[in-house]
Amino acid sequence: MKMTPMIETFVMHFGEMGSRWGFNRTVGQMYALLVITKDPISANQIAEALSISRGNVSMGLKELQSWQLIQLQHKPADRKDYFQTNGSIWDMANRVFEERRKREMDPTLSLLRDILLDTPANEQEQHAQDKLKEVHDLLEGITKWSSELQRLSPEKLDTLMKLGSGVGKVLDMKDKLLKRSNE
Amino acid sequence: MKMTPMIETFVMHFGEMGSRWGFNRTVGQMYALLVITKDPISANQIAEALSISRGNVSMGLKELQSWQLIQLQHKPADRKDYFQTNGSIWDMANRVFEERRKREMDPTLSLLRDILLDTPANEQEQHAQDKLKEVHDLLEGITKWSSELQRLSPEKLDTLMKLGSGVGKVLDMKDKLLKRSNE
DNA sequence: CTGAAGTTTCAGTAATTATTGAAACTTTAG
DNA sequence: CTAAAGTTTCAATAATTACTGAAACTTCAG
Repeated sequence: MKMTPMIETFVMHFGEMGSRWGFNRTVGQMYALLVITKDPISANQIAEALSISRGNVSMGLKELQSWQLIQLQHKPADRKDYFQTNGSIWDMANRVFEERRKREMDPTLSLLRDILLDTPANEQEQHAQDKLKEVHDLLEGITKWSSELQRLSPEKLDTLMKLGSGVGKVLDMKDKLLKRSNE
Repeated sequence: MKMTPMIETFVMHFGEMGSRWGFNRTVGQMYALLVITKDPISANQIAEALSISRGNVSMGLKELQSWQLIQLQHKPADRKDYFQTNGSIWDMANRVFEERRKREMDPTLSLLRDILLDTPANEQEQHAQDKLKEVHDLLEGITKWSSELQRLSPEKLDTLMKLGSGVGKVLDMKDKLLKRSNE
């Protein structure tokens, strides 16, 4: 597994971005390598290509599997494990969004729900609770909406994305349509 | 500035989540404190309430200002700087999305554009480029779409969010409407 | 059943990132 | 203009997070 300069550039960059995307550098590199490699590759090949320790690769693969971003493959007459990316690029994006929502929103949402059950002790706490309610509603809105979006078929999602600012127009049409059907 | 247990719980939690949201612990705590505090407060009050160093507060305030999440206020006959949160909760969410897009997508998008200009040297690189194109298109799609969404008025955004899975239905209606107007 | 090949775990260490606090700088009341 | 009050910077240090590599474990061909 030698990487061409082009591939190396991409893999290294993905590593650097990894931490911003919610996983660490080596996990990012590993995933990038799997994305651009056609055939399934073994943990040893990954370790060799990226010059990282075998143990680290094993940990990283476990994490990528838990995110359901990669899949285990077996070759006939070979008991080694081979890996390849799982699903389309769209699936990948969905998984990443989902996982990040779990880490970044769910814990806060749950804490806010608890706090909002308390009775405010004074004016200061009353004001604080009002603000917290706003934050709560925002997070809940985003959470619900994003899970609705994930439920849409890829085609509809694609339509929606391509619509861009046209979304505004469609919303206007919706109002007209509803009015018409009520008449 | 003493914090009640309720407020402290929230502030500390926001600190812990901070790193997942793109800023560090103390910046998260500071922002949380500013969100739930009604009147503008000074840097010293923040340092005292959170038991963090004055220098750290100064850095954090600078960062929050660069995100446009807080605003400087002056009190008459007082040359101290006071701070308070800037804009609605919605504005806050927009700023955070915007800032994260800059950090998390723009650099990758720009790298991918560059790589895609290269001529693939062999079959392996050809396959890699095909994959990179997919990633590029996805990121570009998300980027464009999210900036379109930000351009929508808060009311329309709200409608869109409340629509939830109804989005699918509206898309169907759109098709019908277009058909009808073509007839 | 044995051992060779492969995989996983984890304690120790390295690398990175956040925080402090003291010194330098800025502002303005008097 | 001076000095007191406030603010900012940044080198040193602490805290956190990632990575290595050796040892323990697992699997299966022969």
